[in-house]
Order: sequence, then structure tokens, then C-alpha cells
Amino acid sequence: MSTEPTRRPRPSTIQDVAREAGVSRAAVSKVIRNAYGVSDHMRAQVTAAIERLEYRPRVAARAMRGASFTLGFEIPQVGNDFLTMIVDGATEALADTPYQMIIAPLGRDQKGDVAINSLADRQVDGIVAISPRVDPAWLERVAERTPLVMIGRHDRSDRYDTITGDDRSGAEQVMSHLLGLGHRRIVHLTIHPSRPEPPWAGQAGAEPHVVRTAVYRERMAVAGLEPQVVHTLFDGSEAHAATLGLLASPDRPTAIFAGNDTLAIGVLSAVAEAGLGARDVSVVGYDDVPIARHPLIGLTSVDQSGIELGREAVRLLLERLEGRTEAVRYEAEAVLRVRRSSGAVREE
Amino acid sequence: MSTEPTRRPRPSTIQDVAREAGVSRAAVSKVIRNAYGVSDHMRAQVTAAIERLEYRPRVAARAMRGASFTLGFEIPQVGNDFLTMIVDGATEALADTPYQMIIAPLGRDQKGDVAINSLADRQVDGIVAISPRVDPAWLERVAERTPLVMIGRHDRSDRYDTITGDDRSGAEQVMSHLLGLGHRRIVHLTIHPSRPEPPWAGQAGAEPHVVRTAVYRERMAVAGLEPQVVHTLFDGSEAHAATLGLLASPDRPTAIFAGNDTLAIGVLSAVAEAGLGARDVSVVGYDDVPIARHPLIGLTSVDQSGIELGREAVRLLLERLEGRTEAVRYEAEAVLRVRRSSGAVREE
DNA sequence: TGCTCCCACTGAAAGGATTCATCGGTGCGA
DNA sequence: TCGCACCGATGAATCCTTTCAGTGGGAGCA
Repeated sequence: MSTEPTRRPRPSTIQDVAREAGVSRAAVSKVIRNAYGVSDHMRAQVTAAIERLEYRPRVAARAMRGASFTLGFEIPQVGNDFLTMIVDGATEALADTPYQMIIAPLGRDQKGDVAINSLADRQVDGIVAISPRVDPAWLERVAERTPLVMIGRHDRSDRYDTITGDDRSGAEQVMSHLLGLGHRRIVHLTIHPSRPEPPWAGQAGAEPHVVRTAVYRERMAVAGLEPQVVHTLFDGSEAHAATLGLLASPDRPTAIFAGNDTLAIGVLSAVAEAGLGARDVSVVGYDDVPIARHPLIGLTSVDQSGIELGREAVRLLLERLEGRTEAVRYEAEAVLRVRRSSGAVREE
Repeated sequence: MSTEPTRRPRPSTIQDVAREAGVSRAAVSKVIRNAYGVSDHMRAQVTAAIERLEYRPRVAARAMRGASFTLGFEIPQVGNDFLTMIVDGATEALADTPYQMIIAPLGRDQKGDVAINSLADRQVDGIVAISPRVDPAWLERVAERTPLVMIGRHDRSDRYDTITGDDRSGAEQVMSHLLGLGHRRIVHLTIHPSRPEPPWAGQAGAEPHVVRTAVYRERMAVAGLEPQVVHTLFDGSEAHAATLGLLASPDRPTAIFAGNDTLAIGVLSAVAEAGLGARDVSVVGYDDVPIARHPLIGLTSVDQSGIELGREAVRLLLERLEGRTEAVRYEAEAVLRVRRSSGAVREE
């Protein structure tokens, strides 16, 4: 019990390789990094030694002086299809670079800052984060040390780059669509606002969902309609339950505008379960996740091109790593994709 | 251009904290790690200094001597709902431990070994991997250095732990279900086998999909039916296209058994697009991803409890970290969830 | 009072890779 | 033929934390 249970063989180090190849450590380091000043002969020697010893550089040791060649992604929810699209876009953009992606998902009851910190602690060379609810001042401090790209924040910063969809336009399109179809009892279902209201709220840095809700309210007001906003957790089954409640009410809505597709899918399931369909209740989501276009779902949604957001995030980060210092702000276009789930209000 | 563009303030080190608190580095280290032999007074001093300097230990430096308190997950496809369930289970199991999870997704055209290596290079304390198609001999070598849990491998190893669903039972249930409903033209749609056939194939280490296909063939043979296996990429849209082909054939199948739910969802979309429904073609999937139970989808599928697999993976890894050395093999139960997408064969 | 033991704390070494200043040798121009 | 520049390669310093062997002082016991 006290003696080593399984002998873990010591993996070979750069020193071992140097000895094996009969050169100095520094020389080996140069070969690995493809640095300048290496003769073909030595490169061959060293490469052979590396092969023989199955040497692999330790990223941890490497990170202490140089770079870790790792980009960190903070993702609030691994299962979320919209975030998945972002990751896919990023993966694509990273394909021909020496950088490796690691994802730090949020633990249970964890806030985004925990995961961001954990990435920073691991000396990643850059961070992409999707946390609309962390203090911008804190983010700026993080960005002083590690290049940072924030997705889905409408605030402006001098230190980190931001990427958003055009939430205002997207929500406008949704409302124009629904109002144009003749709907008047339109309910907006979205996630709970941050509570207690953080001190930095109300600044320009409104979260995407807040912007969408604001547009909803504006358009309802302009149309002379009574807005009704229902808050749920970020979770389809909560949306499902809330919708069942709405549908049971005497003057049930003829349309539901969900703050995102996860909620919208939950809404759809409640509508179906209540024996209703698109002719009874129109449903519109936001994000245009892949399943939305499935013929059995056919969810009308706003496409803000998650793939492109991810690609762009990586591009901005790589630019930073190459020396850019001014902050950049990128906004992706929002396009409404009309599908089966929304239609003209039914004559009663 | 040559002078530092943005001054990146040097983050404070343990040395800085030691100076600030007027103690030695070793003392600070002890406080951080909650080690034995620290007076309350010193702890208070050090804690205060840490706060003042916003000190955070560098995982890279830490990993060089001690542990990194990081568990690495190699995930072939971030978007895959089944894998998502595994990650969710793991997150849950990790909640009250000091360990942080990082996920290494596969890059484009990358094999699992790249991601596994990349995790090992980062000195994670343990690895959970889901790569049915890497050489077991190579895996054993990895496992000599880093505790390793493989999900979805039916081979046995002395060095790494394995976790699988009961693919044989699951597939049996599917086939019994379909045959019991009177289906005779049952097509099996699954992912392409590894090609060229790797030298280690055919050993006990068959991949889950291979097991499922084998059971399909056996049951078809026993029933005196002609098996028909269609291979596609791991991608709903490929399954969609392949299904359209099947449905166009003169003696179209009355049932399709898809190797996993991603494929099954693609199949369903093709069926719907062809103007057909469950009465015409029964569809069964595998994994029971969350969307399968959506009333608009209603996909019959095999539940192998992804959540539990993830939880178990973490549990096994933590056990290893606490000293267990014998390999463990865990098999989750498979349960068929019958839903709308499958039904009795229609009288013609 | 003197000795031992224990406890809190310290200094230095270790861990693996990169980087910087330096060095020896070669080739070229004068 | 001499000197200079340059190229390939090296040794040592450095990055930050943990660990191990000590050190000094105080308490307890005889």
C-alpha cells in the first residue's frame, strides 16, 4: 500500500531527447517549435530521437515561459444547440492553426466567472466566453491579462472584443411577422432576469434576452397592445409547464414569442400536448438551432448564424494574439426563418 | 510597434503574496492547499494578502509538481445530444469535488487520439474518453501515465476502466419490438464501419454500433429475413438522404432501425418529407436523447442513461485518483422507450 | 532547571520547457 | 592571409509552485 501500486513510467522529457540525440536541450526546443537556426542534419537526429522516445512536450512546462497554444471556451451549457453551433464554427476556424481548443463548461450552480477564471489559471492564450451576466469591470481586468472575446454582450469595452447578433433587428422581425399575421394576444416567454439586479445592469451592456424583451414591449406598445411577459428558467421543461398554464387561460394567446429556441421547443411540446397546433397558437423562437428546421418541428426562428459567430470569435482572438490592441465589435445579421409553427391568426 | 503595445500587468505570484504577508512561499502554499501546520494567525494574514493582490495559483506551475485538479473529457462531437447527457452527468458528479472539467472536442478531420494526447499533454489528473476507434494498445500506454476511463468500448483492459451500455440487450429489445409488431422488411441504418479495418478490430473490443448491427443481423437471420444494412456518416442529413432513397424503392421497408438517435431524427425528417408517418414506416433509434420524447417527434429509442454513464465515469476516475489500481468494467442497463414513431405494420 | 519533543515555519531544490547571451567554427570579402 | 559576419548550437537563467529537510522556539515533563 505504501510502495507504488502501479509503476507509472516517467514520460520522457526534453532532456532525455537531447541526450538521445546528442544535442542540447535548447536545440531540441528549437526543432520542436520549428524555430530558426536548425540544420537539416540536427533536425533529423532530433526528430528521430523524439520518435524513439515517444516524447511529447508538456504544455504545463511550456506555458510557464512561452505560450500554451490553447484557446479556452467558456460555455454555460454544453447541451445548448445554439452554443454548439458557435463551437462548431470555432472548431472550423481553428483547423489549420496550431491552437487547440478546450471548453470549460459551467458546473452546477456555477457562474461564468468561475469557468473563465479556471481557463485563465490554465494559462490559455485566449478566451472566448459567453457569459452575459458577469461584471464588465471584472471582465476588463481579465482581459488585461488574457485576450478575451465576449459573445452576446451589447456593451462596449476598450479591452475585450464583443460579438453579438443583431438582437434588435431580430426581435423587430419577429414582431413584424406576428403582428403582420394579425396576432394581437402575443405573449413573450423568456428567461428570468438577473436577480438581484446587478449594479452594472442598465448600462449599454444589456443581455440579448433583455434586448429582445425590450423590443417586444416597444412593438406591443406601438400597436396599442397589452404586453405579457412570462419568465422561466433556461430549460425547455419549465417553458413547457408555463405554456400549459397560458393555454389553459380563458383568453389564451394566439402567439408566443420565445426568447430562444430551447424555450420555443418546450412551448411547442406543450402546444402539441394540449392538442393544439400552429393554426391555434403561433410559436416563434430565436437562434435557429438545427432541429428547428426538422419537418416535424418546423419552428419559425431568428437565424443569427451561430457558426459565423464562432468563426468570428476565433478570428478576433487570433488577431489579438498577432498583436492587435484596439477592441473590436462585431455584429452578425439576424434573419427570420419562417416555418410551419407560425401562421395567420385563425378566424374565430 | 517594438515596445509593448498594451502593458499586460504581471499577475501576482505566490512570491508576491509571501512578501505581502511577510511569510515564506512555502507557508502560502500550505494555506492555499489547506495543508497541515498552519496557525490561524498566519492563515488570516495570508488569506488577506491573497485577497489584496487578487492572487490566483497558476495551474501550469502547480501541475509541474503536484496535481492539476483537472479532469479531461475527450468528446468526439460537441453537438451530440447523447454525449451531452454524459457531460451533464459528469458535471453533476464533479460538483462537490475540487476538480474542474475541461473538454477537448475533436477538430475537423481529427481522430480521438489527438484530443486524448492533448489532454495528457496538459497534465490533467484523469481522462474520460469516448473514442471507440483508437488502438487499445495505444490506450493502454496512455493509461500507464494518466488514469483513463473509456466510454463505449466493449473490450477489456487491465489498465483502463470501461463503461458501456448493454448494447446487445438494447438491440435485442429493438428487434423484438419491431418483429413483434409484425415488421418483416426492416432496414438497419448505421454509421460507416472503420475503414480500412484496423488490426485490433474483431477482438472483443467491438464498438457499440458494431454490436447493434450484429444483433440486428442475428435476429433477422433467426426470423428468416433478409438483412439490409445501410451505412452513412454520423450526420442526420446523410441519414435523411439515405432514407429518401429507401422510401423510393418499390419494396420500401416498413421499419428502420437506426444505429443512434441522430440518425433516427434524420430518418424521421425524410419520412415526414415523403408525406409518410409512423403508420407507414416505423422508426427506432438508440440513446434516447432528450428531443426523442418531444411530442412532435415521439421517437422510440433505447435509453442507456447517458447521465448515469457520465456520473459513473467520474466516480471511477475519482476512485483511481484515490488509489484503486485494478481495472473496472461498468455496464449500464438498456431500456426500450416505446413512442409514437413505431407501430404495428399496416395491413396492405 | 534541563532535556526532549513537537509545532509552526523557512530555505532550497525540483520539475520541464523556453529564451537570451554567448561561443566556436565556417565562409566570404578585402 | 586576415578579419568580419553569420550561422548553428550551447549553458544558464527563468517561469511559478510544491515538497522536503531543517530550524528555532516554546511547552511539557522529569
